[in-house]
Amino acid sequence: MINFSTIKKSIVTAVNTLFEGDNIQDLIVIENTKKDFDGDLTLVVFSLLKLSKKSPEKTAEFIGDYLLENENYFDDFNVVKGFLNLKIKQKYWLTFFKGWLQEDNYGFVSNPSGVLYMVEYSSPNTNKPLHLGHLRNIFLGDSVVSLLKAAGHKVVKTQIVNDRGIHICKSMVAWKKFGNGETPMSTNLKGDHLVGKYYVIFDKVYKQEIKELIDSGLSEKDAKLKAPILLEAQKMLLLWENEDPKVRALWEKMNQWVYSGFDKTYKDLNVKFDHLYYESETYRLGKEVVQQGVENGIFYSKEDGSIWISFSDDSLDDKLLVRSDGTSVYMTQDIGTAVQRYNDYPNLSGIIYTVGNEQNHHFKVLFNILNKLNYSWASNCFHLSYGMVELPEGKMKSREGTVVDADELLNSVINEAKSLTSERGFLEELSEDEILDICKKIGNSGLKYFLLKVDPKKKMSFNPKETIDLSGHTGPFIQYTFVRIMSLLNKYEDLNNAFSIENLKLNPKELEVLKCISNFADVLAQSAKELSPYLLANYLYSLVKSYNSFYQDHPIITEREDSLRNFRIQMSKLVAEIIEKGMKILGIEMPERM
RNA sequence: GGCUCCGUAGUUCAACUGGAUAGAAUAUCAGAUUUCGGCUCUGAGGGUUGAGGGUUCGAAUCCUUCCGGAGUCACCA
Repeated sequence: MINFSTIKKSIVTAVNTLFEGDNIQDLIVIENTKKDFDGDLTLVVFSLLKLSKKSPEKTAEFIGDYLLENENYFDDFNVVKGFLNLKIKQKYWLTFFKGWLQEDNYGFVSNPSGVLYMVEYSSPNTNKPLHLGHLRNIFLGDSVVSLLKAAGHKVVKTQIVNDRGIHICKSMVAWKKFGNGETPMSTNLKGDHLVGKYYVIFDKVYKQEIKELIDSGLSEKDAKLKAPILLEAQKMLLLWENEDPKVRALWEKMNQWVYSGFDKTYKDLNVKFDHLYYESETYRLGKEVVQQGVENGIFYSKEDGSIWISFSDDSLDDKLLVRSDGTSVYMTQDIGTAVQRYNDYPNLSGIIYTVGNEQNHHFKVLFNILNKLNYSWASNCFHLSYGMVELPEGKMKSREGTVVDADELLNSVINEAKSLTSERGFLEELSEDEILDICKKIGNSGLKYFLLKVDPKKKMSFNPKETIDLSGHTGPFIQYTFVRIMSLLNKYEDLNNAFSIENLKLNPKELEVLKCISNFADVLAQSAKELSPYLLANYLYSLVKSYNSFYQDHPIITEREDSLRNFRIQMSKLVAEIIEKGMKILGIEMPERM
């Protein structure tokens, strides 16, 4: 079957025939022609000048003439500076199009790759509710999973529940001291929010105590170490690791509150995990591995009993692995978790850690340690690092109350969707539940698309005073186009009637849509390869734009000429299909109406 | 202070990884479509890509020096 790569190959062959030299194919750059120029494919000839020994223009014309004469694919070409713009015959565009229609799942990899990945994401601390930053993480991780699946891989979705550590003890201490037995039931608060409240209270008291100690003559540094409430939290952590029954009972109770709170949010976001790991269960394995490492001389211990690793050969500082009181740190449990994962899934081709870029250093050290421990899989661990979401005044800080709460934000976009849909009035005869369901899809889409359209590596900013846009370059805009196409197709019965390749005369806008469609498979593959959903998100928007532009100018089901109408209907159908499947990868569902 | 990353229309983001005249959205202004769903479409204005220097056919992208910002360097997670 003829497709793009056939055509690209023909160009490569031509260049190879025309010039002599080694590795000519490495010099060949073929791109999609930019919109402002006439053509479909562009060959950049600058790199070939040394071989052709001619000016850029002459080289381009030389190749163009040859292609026109010897290959059947091209109508015409033009040369601008060193760019050879080739125009593919319309007949071939239609041939491609027929090919796409025949594929079951155009753009997706149908043969399983046999590769299994684990993707870790979300992984919040269990001492406070989720905020906007977590949402970026969750959406990113979730869509990366779908992208990998679309590329034919298998994936285990996981999160590590950070359910132990000093931060949990802080909420516990504060609740014990000031909580008066409050529960989510008694306060009518979501569990994660209730626990978060006590985390904030802890911090307030802690700061107050520091202030008092400083006033009584202590240095700031000492005051921070000796504040009574902090000592209490530290004592509680020790009790916890020694499995003190009372502390464990309280810990389990409060964790349960948080989990049920998280569950509700996850449900609203339509996020599920295949396998959960709890730090409270993996930190022991971490300690064992570290002990083993000491015996094997990979780590060393100090006189006070603490255990360290030294990176004298690298530029990294020595890193603590177990505290002098025997309790484990973040790194210990991460080592244990990684080992546990490969015990559970020996065939993993890699673990992808979706964690913010503030932890770049942590993961560099972690992977380095795993490497030193001689795990063969250490080099397959990958930190999918993403930038922070910043507010106009800077970073979000949960202790200072400048966070954008996930639940609140989700609610506000859904409300925004409600007011939009009621203005429009297309949903009037639906029940309230149905309307709510649609508004959830729209609101979700606004929020998810907003966070996913940005390159994850970069930090992004969000102004809480402005609501999230639902028109323009947004998820709902894409949904709207989909809904409109569906409404159109529902009015027409024969969706699969034939059209003739020979007699059709495509207009520029139709051609533009076809070109856009042709890129889908490449974009999907690249998004998966680079773990970058934003490429797909931006692509879908450009597809929708070119389709809308076509839609504005040309009738579809009211077109009189049969062949043309059938073509347009099937093109619309394929566009809708790509939108739906593409958005699904981003975790965004299409409403039937809106 | 050391190391890492970032700086693009007023604002939020792109730019096919070194390619053509740096593009979208938003906001503002001007228009189109009385008919398949007006959340659509077409235009206008808006830029010394933080600044300077270098590399080359060609730089937002690579190198270098400044300026500005963020992160990290914890017996926090």
